Amino acid sequence: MKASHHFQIIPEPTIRRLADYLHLLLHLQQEGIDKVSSTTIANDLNTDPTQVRKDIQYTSIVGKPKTGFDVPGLIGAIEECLSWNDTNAAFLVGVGSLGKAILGYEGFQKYGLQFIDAFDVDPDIIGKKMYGIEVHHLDEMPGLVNKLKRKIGVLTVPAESAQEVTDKMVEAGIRAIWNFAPLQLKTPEDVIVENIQFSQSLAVLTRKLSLLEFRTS
Amino acid sequence: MKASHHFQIIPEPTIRRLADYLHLLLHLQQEGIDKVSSTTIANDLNTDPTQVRKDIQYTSIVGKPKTGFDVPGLIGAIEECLSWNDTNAAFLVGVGSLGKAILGYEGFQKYGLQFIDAFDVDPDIIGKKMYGIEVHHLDEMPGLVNKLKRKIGVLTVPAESAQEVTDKMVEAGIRAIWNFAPLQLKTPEDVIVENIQFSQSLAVLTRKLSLLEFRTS
DNA sequence: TAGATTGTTAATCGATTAACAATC
DNA sequence: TAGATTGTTAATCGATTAACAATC
Repeated sequence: MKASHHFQIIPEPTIRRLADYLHLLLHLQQEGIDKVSSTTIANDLNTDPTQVRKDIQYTSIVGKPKTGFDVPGLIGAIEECLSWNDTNAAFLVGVGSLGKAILGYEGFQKYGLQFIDAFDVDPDIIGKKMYGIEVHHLDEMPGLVNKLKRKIGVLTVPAESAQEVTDKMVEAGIRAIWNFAPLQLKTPEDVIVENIQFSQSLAVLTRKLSLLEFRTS
Repeated sequence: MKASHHFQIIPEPTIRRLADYLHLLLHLQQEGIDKVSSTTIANDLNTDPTQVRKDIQYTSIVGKPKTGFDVPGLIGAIEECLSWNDTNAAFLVGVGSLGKAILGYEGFQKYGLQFIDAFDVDPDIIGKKMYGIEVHHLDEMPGLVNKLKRKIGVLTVPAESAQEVTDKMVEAGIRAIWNFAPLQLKTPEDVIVENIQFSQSLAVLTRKLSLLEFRTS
């Protein structure tokens, strides 16, 4: 298997930072810069050059002393690590305000994510198009999921119906769920779930703010 | 200082999990359950009982062998840890589709977050109300920020203007920024920034999916 | 009492950081 | 060449997990 080195284990913190590096690198590329040092990346992202180099090691890209790393090369390598080089077709379930915001966010195309279909149960929006994506009834999901090569579903339904909808997604053959509902989904082991928990992030913010206010009071 | 024990350092992973525990506990409370064991919590959240107990230690709540922990007591203690017991008044900058989704999400009230004002530069929406919150011109921000006791700003503007708007927020006296724009903001050290990076989360998802597909192919 | 569950210490694990030789 | 930057090993740090006595 030729490409097997792409499938070594990369620590999750590294994966997250690689996504950040990619943002910066795309920005540098736009400005016509094609060499970058670990120090430059570290300064911009408020981290450490050693960590940047360690992270980059996982991409198999090597730099040149005194020169740094090749920007286009690094972009390509990171995109490959994250599987963003190929388009990730996806569908979205739950066309509420958050669902609409996600469908309409052009930024996801940079991450190789492309929405094919959307699903809901509200008769008022079924059959309409949101940002060019047609909204189908949830019941049509099983038939339409098979169109997708890589079966990614984005879940933006209210917490109350999240588990029920998840079960339907799993049954329809979905392999990965990007979950925006504020609860832990129950799924078979071979289905990947990645949560966006706004509350976790807000908790960190408010806790830090209290500590800051305490220290400066 | 009586309350100083509330300001011990709590590891960030613990803070994030406490937010998850709180979700579950509120759910249990709704169902009239008022005692819970670390095992029950761990099972529901797919984690380890020992870790749950360790996390709970930071809240100063003690349990009873054979019985577990008192649900209302634990809820109160976690809310205090996260500073969610008091209302966190906040304002939002950037009333695009994501901004609207956040303003309209009732769930944030459970986290003590309440939006007071919103800001934008689009004349079409300035003066209008979104979910009961009035949208002002960005220039009015400095005067209105002073109304807030704890100065939290939620940033949902496009990446291109994010740094510029951040500078204005800092100048207006904001102490904490919840950043939804996909870049690292530059701020003074005493301003807290917490990022929601959708791309980081998606990176983890697509990477895991590739590994799974590789293993099962 | 017996058994389940807590609280806490010690061991393990993994990620970050420091140090420094190799390289351009 | 001198100096900056990479690549990599070793040390440190902190979080998770295991073990088990104390308690109800």
